[in-house]
Amino acid sequence: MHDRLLDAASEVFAEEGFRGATTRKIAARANVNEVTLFRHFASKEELLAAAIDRQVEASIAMLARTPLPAEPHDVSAELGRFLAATLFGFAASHRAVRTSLGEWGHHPALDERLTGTSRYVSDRVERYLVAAQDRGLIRGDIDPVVAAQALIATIFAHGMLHQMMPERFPLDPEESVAMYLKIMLEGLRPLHAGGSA
Amino acid sequence: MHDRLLDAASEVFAEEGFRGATTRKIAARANVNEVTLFRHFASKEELLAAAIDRQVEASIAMLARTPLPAEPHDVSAELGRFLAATLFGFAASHRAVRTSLGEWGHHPALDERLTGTSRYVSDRVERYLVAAQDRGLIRGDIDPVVAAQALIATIFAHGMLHQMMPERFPLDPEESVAMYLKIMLEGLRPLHAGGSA
DNA sequence: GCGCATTGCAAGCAAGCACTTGCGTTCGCT
DNA sequence: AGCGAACGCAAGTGCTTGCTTGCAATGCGC
Repeated sequence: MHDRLLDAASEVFAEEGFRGATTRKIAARANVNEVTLFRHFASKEELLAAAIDRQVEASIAMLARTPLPAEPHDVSAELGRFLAATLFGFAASHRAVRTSLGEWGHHPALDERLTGTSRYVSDRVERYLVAAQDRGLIRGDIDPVVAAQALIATIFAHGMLHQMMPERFPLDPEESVAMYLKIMLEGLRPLHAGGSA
Repeated sequence: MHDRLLDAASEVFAEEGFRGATTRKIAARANVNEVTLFRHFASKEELLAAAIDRQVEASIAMLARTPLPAEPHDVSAELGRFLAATLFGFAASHRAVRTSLGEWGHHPALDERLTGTSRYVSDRVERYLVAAQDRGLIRGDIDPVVAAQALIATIFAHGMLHQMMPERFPLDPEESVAMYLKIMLEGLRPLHAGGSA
C-alpha cells in the first residue's frame, strides 16, 4: 500500500506537476481511498518528497549498472556506453524530467531531490574526463568540467526534445549518442594527434 | 490595459505555470480588477495564449537582430555571435523556458506556441550549417541537422542548468559559448585540415 | 473468539478556483 | 451637456482543492 502510493504519486507528479498531482488522483491511481493516503503520509508534500526520493534512487541504481571506469582506456566506447544509458534513462522518464524542470524552484523541500540524478551524472562524467585528461586521452587545453557540461547538456536536451519535436530530433538513443560523440570526441581529441577518425 | 494584462500574464505564467497563473494573480500584477481581465479575454486560456505569442514574437525579434549570414564565411565568429545571443535570451527567460518545458503537452492550444523560439533557432542553425558544409567549412561526413541539435541542445541546457546549479555550470554566456564552440568546432572542422586551432 | 491494526466509505470543511452579474464611476468625444 | 465605452467594486456561482471526522468492515495474531 505504502509503495503503491509512492508509485502512483511519482506517476501523477511526472504527468501533472505538483499542483496537478491532486491527492484524489494519486489515491485513485493507487486504487486506494484518499483517506488512506493521509493515514500513510502527513501531507501531500511529504508524500511527493518520498516518491521523488524513490524515483531518483531507482534511476541512479539503474545508471550504476553501466558505470564509467575509474581508469579510462577507450574514451569513445566507455563514454558511449555511459551516455547511451543516461540518454535512455532520460528518454524513458522525459515527462518526469520536464516536469521537474518546470517545478524546480517552487518547493524548496523538493528542489534538491529533483536534481539528484543530474548531479550524479555530471559528477561521474566530470571525474572521468579529468582522469582521461590526466592520461592524455583528451586534449589538455580545455576545462574538463566544461566538456562534461557540453556532453551532458546535449544528452539531456536531446532526451527531451526528441519527444517534443521528433521531426527535428529524430534519432534514437544509440544513434544520437554515436553522432554526438563523433563530433565531440573529435573536438576533445589531443591536439598533437591530427587528422580524421 | 490590454498590453499590461499580457505582460502580467507572461510573467505570472513563467513563474507559476498554467495552473499557478490564476486570474487573480495576473489581474493583481497588472494593477487591474479581475473583472476587467475577463472583459478583455474570454478565458484564462485565451489570455495566456495571447501572452505567450507576444513573448515568442518578442524573443524572435530580439534574435533577429543578430542574424546568421546566408553565406557563411567565418564559422566560429558567426556562430559564436548567434549562439551567444541565443544563450543570452534563454538565460534571461530561463524561468519561462523551464515552465514551458514542464507545461508542454498539457494544453494542446499552447504547445506549438511554446516551442516557437526553439523552432526558430534550430531552423537558422540548421540552414547555416548546411550552407557551411556546402562551402567545405565544416566536415562533410556528419549530418548538419545532428550538429545543429548538438549545438542548440548544449546552449539550451546550459542556459537552464547555469541557473539551477551555478556551482556546476558557472560560466556566463560569452565564456560558455566560447568554450562550447572551441570543442564543437574542432569536432566539426573539415577532416583534411588536421592539427590544432 | 478477541483485540488490534489497517482499510473503505460517506460526508463535510474552509479555501481557492474560473467566471458572472449588477451597478455605479470616470473618462473622452461630440 | 449628453452619451457610450472602459473601468472598479461587491457579491456570488458552482466546482475543486487538501485535509478531517465518524463509523463500519476486514483481516491477522493470540
